Amino acid sequence: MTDRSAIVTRFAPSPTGELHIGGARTALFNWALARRHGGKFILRLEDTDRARSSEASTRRIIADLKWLGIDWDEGPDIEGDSLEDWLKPDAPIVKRGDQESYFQSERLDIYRRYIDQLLESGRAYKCFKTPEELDAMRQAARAAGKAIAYDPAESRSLTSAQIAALEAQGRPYVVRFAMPDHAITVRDAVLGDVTVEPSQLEDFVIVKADGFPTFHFAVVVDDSTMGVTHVMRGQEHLANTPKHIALQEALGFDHPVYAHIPLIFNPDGSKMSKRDKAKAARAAGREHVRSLAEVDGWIEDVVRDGRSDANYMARPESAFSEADVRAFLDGKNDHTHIAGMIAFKLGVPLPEIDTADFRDSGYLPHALNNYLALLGWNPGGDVERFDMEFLRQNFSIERIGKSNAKFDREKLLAFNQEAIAKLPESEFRHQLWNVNTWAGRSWYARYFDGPDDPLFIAFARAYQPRSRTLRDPEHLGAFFFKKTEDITYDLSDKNIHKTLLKNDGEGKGVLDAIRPILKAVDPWSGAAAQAALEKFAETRNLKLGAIAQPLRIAISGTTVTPPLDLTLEILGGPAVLHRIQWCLIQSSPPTHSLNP
RNA sequence: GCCCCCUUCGUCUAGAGGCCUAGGACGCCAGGUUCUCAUCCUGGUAACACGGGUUCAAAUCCCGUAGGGGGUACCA
Repeated sequence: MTDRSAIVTRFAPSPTGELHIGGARTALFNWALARRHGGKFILRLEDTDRARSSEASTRRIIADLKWLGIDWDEGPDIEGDSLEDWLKPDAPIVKRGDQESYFQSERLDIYRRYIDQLLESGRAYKCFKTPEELDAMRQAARAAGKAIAYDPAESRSLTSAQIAALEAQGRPYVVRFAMPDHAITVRDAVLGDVTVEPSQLEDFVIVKADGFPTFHFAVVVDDSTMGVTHVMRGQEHLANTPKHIALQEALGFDHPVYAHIPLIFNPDGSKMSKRDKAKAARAAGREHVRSLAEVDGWIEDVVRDGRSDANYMARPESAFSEADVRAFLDGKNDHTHIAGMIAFKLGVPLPEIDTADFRDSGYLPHALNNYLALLGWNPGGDVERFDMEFLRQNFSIERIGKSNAKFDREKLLAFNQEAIAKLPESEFRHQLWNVNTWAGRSWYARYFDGPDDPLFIAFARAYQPRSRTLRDPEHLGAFFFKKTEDITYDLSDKNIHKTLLKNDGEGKGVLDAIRPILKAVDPWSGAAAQAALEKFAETRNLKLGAIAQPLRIAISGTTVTPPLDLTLEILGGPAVLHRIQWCLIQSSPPTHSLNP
């Protein structure tokens, strides 16, 4: 026996793609509400669109939710402890809960029963209109300034004999629900009462010609049969809610509490959509292709890499052809995986839109959840930084806002940086290693023996306080991974020029002077090297900065590195000495002075 | 077109008639600490969309205008 007072919420995505970041927030809110009240949270897959739904998408949605730290009491699930487990293509999808299924495509017999009930009571009827006829009706209605395009009179006046005859002919039909002729009020827990007049209410399709229920019908039946008490969803569903309420009345169902939450947009006000990713990848792709003599070869590469098992983007259902890539570059399709592959090959960042994008970009689930929760909800007071446990204890519908929000990556980045800084050292190290691998950039493995290699420990320690994402160290520390001969010294850079060549090459003089000092450090360690340098500075009556900055430039080619001791530690004595020598050669001043 | 929703610093927001000379966070600017960067600390910048009401008193209530968003599918 279920407790009738307990709150039951659900998250019901369509497995037609990735888990959109907005969907993640909806899931988070529903999860938090259920947890806050000791209720139940259900995951249900709305896969009534047979053409666009896929199992692979289901798997990724499940994995993404689990990665975020969201758990559910009923619905499909994948067992395991890590993202790798959840993303294994052959990991079994298990079912939790008493329902026959939590996939709408497997609940057809349930819908059938209620459809029959509606058909028998006359609250629904078969409609044999062709899509063309309906289009004409819509145009006519618009021309006449009427809100309702569909005139049910003709369909409803069909006799059962006529219907039987049409069915015998094999004429396709849909089932429409007969909307009541009274106004319907949505009692929204966030927006308040919203009343829609009957003149705006149109008979709508509940069974498609392919025999599948529409979203509107399935959602109402499922929410009722699953005992859902609170429906929290995006505001784009508000206008559809009267349909659902009417259906509930006709079926004798209770009405759940509705709470429509504000939408999330890009900073420029546009929708956050996968097209943003396609646009960015296309721009980069076109730019690159322009510089290529042999375009075919490059496209072949993209396709081959896209299929390579070694690549994280490779997914069976995402295989694409060379023609697809060409079409993509021409703007004829927006395939996410082609965008991903192009970006990967070119090393360009794509805007994060889906949950997995944020993961691949090095965001921590904790920071993401925290930021997401603040988009449309806040705990009041000046509290802004909190964890899942806090949400579990404090989330409430009352504090959900009404207005749409713009997604501010700067603020997310700030949250992420704080979260990274607070991570225990070893946790950060392992996450850093993992993300690098997930993102298909396993090149840490080329320089370090593993996440527990002492040099990688030093590397992680160097970058933990200065990483906004787990991907930052790859870029900030790129100089570590270069061959000495690939390091360049840009003397047109004011700082570099000044540090090395000012006062008749003072910086270079320092570099030359510290070579024997560093050479003598044995055994090599960052701390020992720095101590030697400090001692040297003292004898020369110099500040450490006067030595550190030329050295920093010599060993990195840049003016920014982690603290000297860590940098020297990671690089190692031989590389340091080699780079100093290289710098002295490469930074020879021009024959005539730059400063007249 | 029609219907519905929304409107406080650049952004996310606090604010439920006097506590508001409007608070916090991110960003930005300035200063301090520091071997660079980042961190950290200090200070600063910046908003009640507009116009009418109601009231002793309005960011808070009402009406209108403008702007933004959503819906109007055999997609969810």
